[in-house]
Amino acid sequence: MAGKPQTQARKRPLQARSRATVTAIIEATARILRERGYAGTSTNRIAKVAGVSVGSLYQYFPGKDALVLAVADRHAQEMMALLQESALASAGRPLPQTVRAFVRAMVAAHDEDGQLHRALIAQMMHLGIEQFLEVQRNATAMVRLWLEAHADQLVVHDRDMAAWLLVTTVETVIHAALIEDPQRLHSQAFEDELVDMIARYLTGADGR
Amino acid sequence: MAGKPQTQARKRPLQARSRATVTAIIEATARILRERGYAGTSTNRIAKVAGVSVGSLYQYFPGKDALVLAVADRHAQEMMALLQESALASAGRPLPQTVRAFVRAMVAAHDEDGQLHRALIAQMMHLGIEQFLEVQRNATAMVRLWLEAHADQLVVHDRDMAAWLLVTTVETVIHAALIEDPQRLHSQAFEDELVDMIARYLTGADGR
DNA sequence: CCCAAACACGAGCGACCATTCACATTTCAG
DNA sequence: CTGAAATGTGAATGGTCGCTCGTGTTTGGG
Repeated sequence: MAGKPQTQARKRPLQARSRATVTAIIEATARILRERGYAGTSTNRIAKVAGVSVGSLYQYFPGKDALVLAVADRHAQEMMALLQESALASAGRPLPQTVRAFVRAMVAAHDEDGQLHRALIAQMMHLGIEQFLEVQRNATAMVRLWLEAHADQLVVHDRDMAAWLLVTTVETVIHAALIEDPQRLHSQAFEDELVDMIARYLTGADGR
Repeated sequence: MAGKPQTQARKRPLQARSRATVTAIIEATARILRERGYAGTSTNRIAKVAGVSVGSLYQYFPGKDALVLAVADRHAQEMMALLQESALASAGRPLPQTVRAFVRAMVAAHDEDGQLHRALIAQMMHLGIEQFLEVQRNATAMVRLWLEAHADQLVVHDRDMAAWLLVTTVETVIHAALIEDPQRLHSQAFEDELVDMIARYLTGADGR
């Protein structure tokens, strides 16, 4: 009987001092997650790296998982901001350019803090890191709307499935590249072939 | 300084009795991996489930990671067998049918023991489960050859990248579906859209 | 039948981990 | 200035884990 992990916040930092403590703890967690992965992350180590006592940690977080969640939350928000910014920038542009911009934005969003992202997605399978699924759901909804708006230029049959497939494909292919060989992310061939695949899927024509 | 985990075999089972012990241990490991994931898998628990003492376990395996590797090995071989069988079956068939057969074979290979596969891919990020990368490399090589052979019907620019992209896309999209909602794997729309995406990417034309 | 090798056993050791709690220090409203 | 609330401390507790080793049991060739 595995008890569900505690992930709800415990006490809120009120004074400036404690707010600094909390951010130090979250930053230390992110750093250890990057460097050692989830398994190598322990509350004692977090406290030590943050320059804080374990007791202080437990004042504000009910456990290890809550910390990972907090880090995931921050990271997910940063990613969403990047993606939305890019979406606005390419609004109204011709279709092939939009596809390319989308691919680039996704790559950039993952490249920003690839090490951390890698540690978090590995954990997403165990804890259900809801934040990431939400980023994905938001992205899918945006793509879904965009597909609707450009329906006249498109040849897809099932737009709901297509939106999910597009977002999932780009996301997971980037993950795979990140794990296998991060170098590949910045290869021109990688971007070109991915853009081609999506553009031809959507319109039947090249994306170049 | 994280010491590399021991993964090399320790002693070989010579008599029938010990061979039975070893398979019992591997099967117990697979079962616990399915039911509790990597984190919930401990050598003590494996021994208990296998109906064997911890000592016996350590006679044949140098540690937990070696066991996971052994399970991954068996699983990877089963997957490769399924994929190769399907590749032979669809040799010489027209292109759209081959694409569909490929997608179906990948889905089937992952559906065979989805729970176990899920636990293993989650771990692939921490240990570098070489077996899985090898399955993927083999599949990529096969696809690469196939692309070469059908180059006259295809419009891809970079065949190396295309082969990697195809295998990675199908593999990781299936993983995503497996995690988010296993039901989706058997949806007709899922298969159709995935086949369309690949077929149009390769030829510029529908896969139906 | 005999006995050395193969095999199996499981209590126990040391390491680490999450978490608590009794106590010390700092902050700030009144 | 004062004291109650907020914050910080870290030794200590109880648990789990990986793994070893002294010991007992089974096997099979001679």
